[in-house]
Amino acid sequence: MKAMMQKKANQAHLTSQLKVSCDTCSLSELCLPRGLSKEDLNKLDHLIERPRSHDANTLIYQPGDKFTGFYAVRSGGVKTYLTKKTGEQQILGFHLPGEVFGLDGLENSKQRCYAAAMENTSYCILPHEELDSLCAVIPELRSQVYHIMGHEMNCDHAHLLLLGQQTAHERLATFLLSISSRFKKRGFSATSFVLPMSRHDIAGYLGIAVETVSRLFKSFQEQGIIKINRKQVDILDLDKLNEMVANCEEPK
Amino acid sequence: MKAMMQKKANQAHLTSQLKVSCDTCSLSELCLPRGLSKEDLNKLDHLIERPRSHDANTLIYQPGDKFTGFYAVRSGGVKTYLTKKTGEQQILGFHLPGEVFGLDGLENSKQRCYAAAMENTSYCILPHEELDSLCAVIPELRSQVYHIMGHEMNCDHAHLLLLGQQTAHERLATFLLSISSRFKKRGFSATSFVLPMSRHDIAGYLGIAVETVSRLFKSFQEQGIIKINRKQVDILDLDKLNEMVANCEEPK
DNA sequence: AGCAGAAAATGATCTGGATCAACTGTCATA
DNA sequence: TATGACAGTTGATCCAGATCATTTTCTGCT
Repeated sequence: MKAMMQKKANQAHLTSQLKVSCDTCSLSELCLPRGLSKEDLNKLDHLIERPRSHDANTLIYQPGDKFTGFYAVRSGGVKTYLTKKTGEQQILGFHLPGEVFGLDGLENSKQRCYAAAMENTSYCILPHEELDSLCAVIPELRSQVYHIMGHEMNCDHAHLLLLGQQTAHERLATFLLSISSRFKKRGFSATSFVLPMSRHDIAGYLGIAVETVSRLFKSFQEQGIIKINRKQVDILDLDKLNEMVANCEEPK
Repeated sequence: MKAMMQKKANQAHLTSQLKVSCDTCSLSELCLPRGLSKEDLNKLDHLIERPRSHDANTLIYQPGDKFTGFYAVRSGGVKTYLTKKTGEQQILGFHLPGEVFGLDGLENSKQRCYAAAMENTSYCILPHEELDSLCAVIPELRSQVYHIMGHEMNCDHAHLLLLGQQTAHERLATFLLSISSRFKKRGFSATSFVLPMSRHDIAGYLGIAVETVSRLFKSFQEQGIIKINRKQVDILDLDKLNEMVANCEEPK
C-alpha cells in the first residue's frame, strides 16, 4: 500500500525533461553512489543519464542489444530473464528501486538476457565507458562497483541453491523473505507490502508451476503464516518463515 | 586420457618453490592476462603469487574466510559450492585449468561459498588490492576484469536456466557439451576426455540424484550418443547432444 | 455499466525423478 | 590375497509437483 503510493508519487514528478541528481535521490544509499564523497558524487552525477520511463510489460533490452551501461531502478520494478525455445521464462532476478541490473552485458558488450518493466518504471543509466574512466581515478567507485558485482553473483548463487536443492515451499518462503528484507531496506514495512510481480513471474523465478504458487500461498495462509489477497501480502509469522528456510542454510 | 597425462606432467614440475610467469604459462590466453601488452603483462606478473598446490578433496577456502583475490587454476580441477544444513551440496561451478574462481568474495571481502580441489590441483592467486591498483592504470586490465566477471555471471545465468527449466536429460546433455567445449578451448579433444569430477558432484551441479545421473549415462550410451566407462567419456554423436539442448535455447 | 480477455484459483489426474535398498566394482592397505 | 570402505550401478516403489481442465475473479476498455 505504502509502497504503491510512493511509486505513484515518484511517477508523477519524473517527467522525461527533469534531470534528477544522485545528490537528492532518496535511493543513493542503496545505489552506486554509496560511500562516495560529495566531490566524487558530483563527478558521477554528471555522467548519469536522466531517468527514463518504461510502461508496464515493455522490454527494456533483449539479447544482442548493445551493452550501454549499468541500469539503476528509481521506481517501479524490473525483471531480467532467459527463455527456452518453448517460451518458458526463467526469471533471473527481480530488481526493485535502488537496485542495479544490466550487468549481463559486461562479458562482450552485448546484453545476454531480457529485461522488462513489470509496472511503470523509471530508471537511470550509467554509461559504461564514462563510468569506467571515472573508475580509473576514484578508488572508492571501483570498490563500489566490485561490491555491486559481488552482490549480484552471490544473489545468483543463492538462487542456484534454491533451484537445485529446495522444495517448493522452501522456495516460496525464501522468496517472501527476500522481498520482505528488500522492502525493509528501503524503509518500508517488512511485513506488509504489494508484490510488484505476477504469479506467473514468481513461478518463473522459483522454477515451479503457477498452480503450485497459488496452492502454496493458500497453504501458507491456512497455516496462519501470511495473509494474501492478490498482490497484497501481510506476513503474520516471520519466525515461521525463517524457520522454514533455516533448514536450507549453513549452521554458520 | 590426454588431459590426464597433461595434468600429471604439470604436477611434476610445479614445486612450491618454482615461480612460474604468466609469460610462459600456456593458459594465459584463457586467463586474466589475455589481451595485455608485454609491458602490462610484466606488471601483472609481479603481483601474482606463485602457484600453490592442493591435494584432491581438500578445501581451498570456505565461507567466512578473508577474500584474498582471484584464483586461477593451472592444473587439476576445482569445484565451488554452497550447502544445505542437511549436507547436500549445490555445486555452483566446476573450474578447469585456465579458469578463474573466487569472485564470491568481492561483495564484502569475505568468501561466501566453499572451494575444494577435486583432484591434485595447482593454482595462482591474484591478490585483490594489488590487482585493483593496477586496474587504475591499465584500462585493458579493467576490461579483462569486467569480461571475466561478466562471463561468470552469464555462466551462472545459464545454470539458472538449466536448474529452473530443463529436464534431467537436457541437463546432462548441456553439462557434457559445456565440458566438451571447455576441453576443446584448451586444445584437447572435444569428444574424448576424462571427467575430473565424481557422479556425486555432477548430480550436485545438475540438481538431480546420483542414481539419475547413472541411469542417464546408461541411457545415453544405449542410444549410441556416448560411450562411458567410469570417468572416461567418448562423445559419439555430438549433433544429437546439441539437438537435445537446442530445445532449451533461444531461436536467436 | 457491461463485456472481453487476462490472471488467479481450484480440482482431478499423471509422471519424472526421488528415495530406499541391495548389489558390484575398484582401489588401498595390511 | 584378503578386507574394508567408498563410488557407482541397478531395481522397486513412491510422491511432490507437473499437467490438464474448468471456474472464478480482476482489470481495462468502450
